[in-house]
Amino acid sequence: MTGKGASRARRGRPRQAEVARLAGVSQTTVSLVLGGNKQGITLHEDTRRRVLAAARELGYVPDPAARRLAAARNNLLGVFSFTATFPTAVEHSYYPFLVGVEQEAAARGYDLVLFTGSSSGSQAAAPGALERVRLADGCLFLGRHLPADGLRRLVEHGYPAVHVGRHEELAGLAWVGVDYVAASFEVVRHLEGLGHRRVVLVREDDEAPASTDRERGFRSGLAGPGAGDAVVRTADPASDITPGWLRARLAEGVTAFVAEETDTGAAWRALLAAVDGAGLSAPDDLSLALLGSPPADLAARPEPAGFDIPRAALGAAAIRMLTALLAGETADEPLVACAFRPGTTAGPPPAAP
Amino acid sequence: MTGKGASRARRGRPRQAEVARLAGVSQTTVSLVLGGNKQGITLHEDTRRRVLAAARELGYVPDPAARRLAAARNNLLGVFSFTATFPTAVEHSYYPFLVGVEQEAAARGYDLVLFTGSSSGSQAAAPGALERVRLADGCLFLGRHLPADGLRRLVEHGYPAVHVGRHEELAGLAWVGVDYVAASFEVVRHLEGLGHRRVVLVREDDEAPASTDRERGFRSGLAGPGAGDAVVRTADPASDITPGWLRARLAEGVTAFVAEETDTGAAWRALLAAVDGAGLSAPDDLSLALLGSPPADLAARPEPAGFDIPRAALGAAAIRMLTALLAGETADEPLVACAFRPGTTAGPPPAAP
DNA sequence: ACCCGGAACTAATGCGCATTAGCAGTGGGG
DNA sequence: CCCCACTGCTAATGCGCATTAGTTCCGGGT
Repeated sequence: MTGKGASRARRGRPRQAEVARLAGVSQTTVSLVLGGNKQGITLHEDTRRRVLAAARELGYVPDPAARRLAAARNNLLGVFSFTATFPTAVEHSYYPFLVGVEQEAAARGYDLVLFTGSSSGSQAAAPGALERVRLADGCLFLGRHLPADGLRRLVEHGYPAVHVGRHEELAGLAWVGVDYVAASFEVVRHLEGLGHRRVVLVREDDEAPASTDRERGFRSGLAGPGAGDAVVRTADPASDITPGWLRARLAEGVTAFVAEETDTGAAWRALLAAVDGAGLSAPDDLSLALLGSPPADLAARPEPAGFDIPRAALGAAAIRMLTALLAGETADEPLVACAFRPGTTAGPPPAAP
Repeated sequence: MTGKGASRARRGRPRQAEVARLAGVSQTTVSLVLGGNKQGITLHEDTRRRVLAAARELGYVPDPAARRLAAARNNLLGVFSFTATFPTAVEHSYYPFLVGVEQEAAARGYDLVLFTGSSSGSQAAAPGALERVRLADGCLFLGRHLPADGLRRLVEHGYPAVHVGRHEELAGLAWVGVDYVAASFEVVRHLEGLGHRRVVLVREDDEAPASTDRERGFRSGLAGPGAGDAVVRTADPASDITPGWLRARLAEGVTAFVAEETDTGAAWRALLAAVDGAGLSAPDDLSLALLGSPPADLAARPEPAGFDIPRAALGAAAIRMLTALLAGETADEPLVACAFRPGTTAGPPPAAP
């Protein structure tokens, strides 16, 4: 039974047939005119105008479902998140991304569908929840832990999908990502350019591509030896990165410390605390860098050397990639570059005692 | 011409007809079984099982477009903004709202369409840009300066629309809003409870309902006389609200100052500056309150007495209102209440000299 | 006078599904 | 022995649109 609300909503929603009646033509003609007449059928200019006028007068808007069913497209791009679409915890990083998505989509004449997919816990695992995205012409997928099966099915069926974040496991899934490798490389090079010869990276214990990419860039930026123990991986930075630990590294000749950025910023936080606790300060006693942007609550602290993630650009790139897929074009460059940030926490190493 | 993507997407996807063939039944039966058979047609249990098995074997998933076409609704709610959908300037106030919208929509089984309507300048004024919202079953409208004509048309056609923000001009347009009147009333009462007898409101020169409502609440909260000049309206708080002005008020016996919250926070900013400039401090020399939340960059300052706008709750209320309209129910309460915030800027008035 | 070709449309069809009307079979009551 | 109610299913239809295969009208050529 059709819901009462639905029928209300539909009443007054004009169809092509009504436009046709008002314009004194057939539904076919209306479809032709409004659809751009790609089949090149000759239509009188007056007719065209009459149809257009009638459509405007009635406020006609095509039904996306019908359009889709008739095997066309509906100018809708989807955004599907495997966490809440609007996560509350990472608002500061998520919002700019959406800004980029919206602007690029608008510029290309697409509207956005936000699939409230997995936000409501219970429905999350519902098989077929993913399939709803087919309403849109193509879809962006966000989140680290994607249901591989569902996504694979979509991709295999040729559905245009773009994952936000590097993703090589699922062959055929297009993705866009941040070039953490190059950005991290650049930070290390900057430090070495300042004269640092031994640099340590503190990273959390996470296998996300965003983490491993940073480490890769870090390592490839290291010139000298000692790269073997240049990376410290810890599940609990707060208790592992202590003033004592810091002093020991300094004693070994390490002069610069680099922290990975994560949602929590734990590594950076621990590093700052250790420096404070040891009674030292950057950039005089040692240099610090952050592979990303500092958490919002640390905005008052001195600006860390490092790089900024161009989140809006990432969103725009994702949309560009998706529309390229839709157009059947070959894919763009999937990586967006970060902006190097000199900051105030890195300088030349202190003169040897 | 059918897009390549669309046809590719379709190839290989099983339909009900194929499931039916495999199960040895009709398409109707498949639809009945998979659709839950809400019409109560008697079906043999074996048949049901065969259909289910066949569907599983083929990996059948219903086509949402077809489903929605047949059901005459598409489970889509729109969000249309007369500024960019994701404004960059007021992110801190906008994001929480969207969080509420999303959660409530998800809970009710709706997806969201963000109309990139007026964000891309050029398209903004396009007549009929508004009509695109008809794509969704109903729509939220945000922004102060709405194109009344377009909206009226939608409303007259019976299109379910909800404006976010009080809006009485356009009859028939449903709205949800923040109860600034009650919240402001409460703030004034709090101040009077502390002993303040003369209180002044500093507001910007704006006729927005959000402003007039605050003033209304403020005035109705005032107990004593002198309410006539208790409200100062200024187009340029920074130059009107000076230390000198402040001293003059104090000399008149005013002991508490209340600022309206706006996007810029100019009134509050000016008030703080005047207090500083006069070498005074709250709550010792005078009491301050803010009818809203402080701007983000003033987060480090002492927490103002006042109230917090429950933005997420507002978003949720908007969706509830909209779904109520869709269901043909009578409208909910349109006002959401604010949370009183004692803050640290208000205390008893100083003892008379 | 007749045919032909282009201009300007329209009728008919199908997309995949939900829904409604209806049809065969079966057993029981009158 | 006929009618009826009931069980268990299917044919037919329509949602709103895009597309394909026509159809009608008209002026020129021969």
